[in-house]
Order: sequence, then structure tokens, then C-alpha cells
Amino acid sequence: MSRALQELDEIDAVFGALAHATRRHILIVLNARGGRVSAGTIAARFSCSWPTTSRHLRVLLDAGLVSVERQGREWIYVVQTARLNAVAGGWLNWFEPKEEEHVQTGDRLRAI
Amino acid sequence: MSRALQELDEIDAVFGALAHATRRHILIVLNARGGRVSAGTIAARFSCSWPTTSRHLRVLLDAGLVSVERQGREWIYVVQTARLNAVAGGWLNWFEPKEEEHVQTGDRLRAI
DNA sequence: TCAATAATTAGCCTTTATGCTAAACGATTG
DNA sequence: CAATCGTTTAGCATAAAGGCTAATTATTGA
Repeated sequence: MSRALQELDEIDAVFGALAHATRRHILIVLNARGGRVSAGTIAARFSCSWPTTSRHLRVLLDAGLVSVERQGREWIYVVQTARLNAVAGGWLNWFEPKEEEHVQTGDRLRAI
Repeated sequence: MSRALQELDEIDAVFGALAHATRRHILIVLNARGGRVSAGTIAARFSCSWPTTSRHLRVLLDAGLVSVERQGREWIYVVQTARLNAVAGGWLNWFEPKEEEHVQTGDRLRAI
């Protein structure tokens, strides 16, 4: 797959993941708590059932917005702020009031 | 409704609108063509049926990401980049690598 | 090794989103 | 004022997303 096409898929996954309020909230909570939180701690903070939260975490994981590490019998989720900023921020950057130069290459352009 | 709650609804509408590839594409096309394009010109550029494109435009309109003006028998859609940057960029700003001060007020904080 | 803990996966049902065709509607043109 | 043009609205069918409970997996501790 071309770089541009792959980038389109990433954009799709990221904005798809950000479309749900609960998932956005999870990212904020994760970030507010230092970026590393166990699944149980997250689940306890939300009104939906644990499996439902677990699935939201999976969507975020598939989008690369969090990573996960096993620690004993806990799963620790880690927010990937760099990726969030790169992918979502990168897309948004198309709409920045531009002053002359954009950072976008020809390959990047094909990803529209 | 409180300012913070209204802001949450705006964030929800904006990220909801950005969740679909076609709608993101419409915004890019609109922006690339100088920000003002008729519905027909947009519809011609997409593979889905005209009514379907029309509905995508409606979702963007409801999210405030475009506005619309009648001009003769055409409808001219205008991309609202300022709002896009304010709402989506504003939310993303929570994840910026922070150096001391954030621009967020107490009211803003409640919107998490 | 058996019970308890932490969490995921499976399976099902309901809601929401998306796409299409057909009908409607306001502005213009003949 | 009738026909046409540009576009939206209505209505329906299908697909995707989200939520729940029950079952399963892996790890720890008695």
C-alpha cells in the first residue's frame, strides 16, 4: 500500500475513534492521570459496563491512540499523544491560516 | 445550558461530522477551491448520489463546519475554518506537550 | 492446585448512520 | 405561467456502531 493510502487509513481510524464522546473522554482521563492507567481504573470511571469500556479501549488501540502493556494481571493503557497530534493535528493543519509555506510534500498531497 | 455543556455538544457535533471520510474530503475540497463552492460542484466531485452528498453537507452545516448562502438557484457552501480550528483544534490542545501555562479557564475544564 | 482477581472475547439485540430512488420546491427562463 | 434547473426533503433498506450479559483467559495467592 502506498504511503498516502496508508495515511488515509490512519486518518480514518483516528477520526473514527474520536467520534465517540466516551472515547474522547477516556483519552482525556488517561492524559490527566499521567498517561498510564489500568483498564479497571478507567472502567470504574465510566457509567457503561466494563466490557463496553474494554471495547472502546480496543478501538483506541486499533487507531494507535493508546498502547497497552500487561503488568501482573492488570492491563496498563498508555495514551499516545504524539500520534494523536500527528494524525489529527496533521489533518487539521490543512485548514490553518497559511502564511506562504506548508510542510506538505507531494506524497502528502495525494492523501486528500 | 451552561457554556461548558454547550461546548461539549459542539465538540461532539464537530468530531461526529469529521468521522466520515467523505465529509472530511468535502471540507478539503471546499478549502482547496477557495472556501466557497456550489452544492452541484461538490456533488459532481463525489461518487455517491447527489442527495447523499447533500446530506453530508447537512451534517457539516449542523456542526457549523460550513455555512450556506443561496445565490440564484444555487446553494453556495462556505467552509468555516475558524470554527474547525477552534473546536477540533481546541480539543486537541489538551494533548499538546505543555510548557507551563495552558489557555484553559475553569469553565473550559468542566467540559472534559 | 483451586479460588479469586482483572480483564477480554463472544454473541446478541437495538440504535444510529449511510446510501439509494422518488418526490418536492424555489428560482430562472422562455 | 409553464418548463427547467439546481438542490433538498422524504422514505425506505442495509450496514455499522454501541450496549449488555455470559463465557473465557491469564495471573496471583492460599
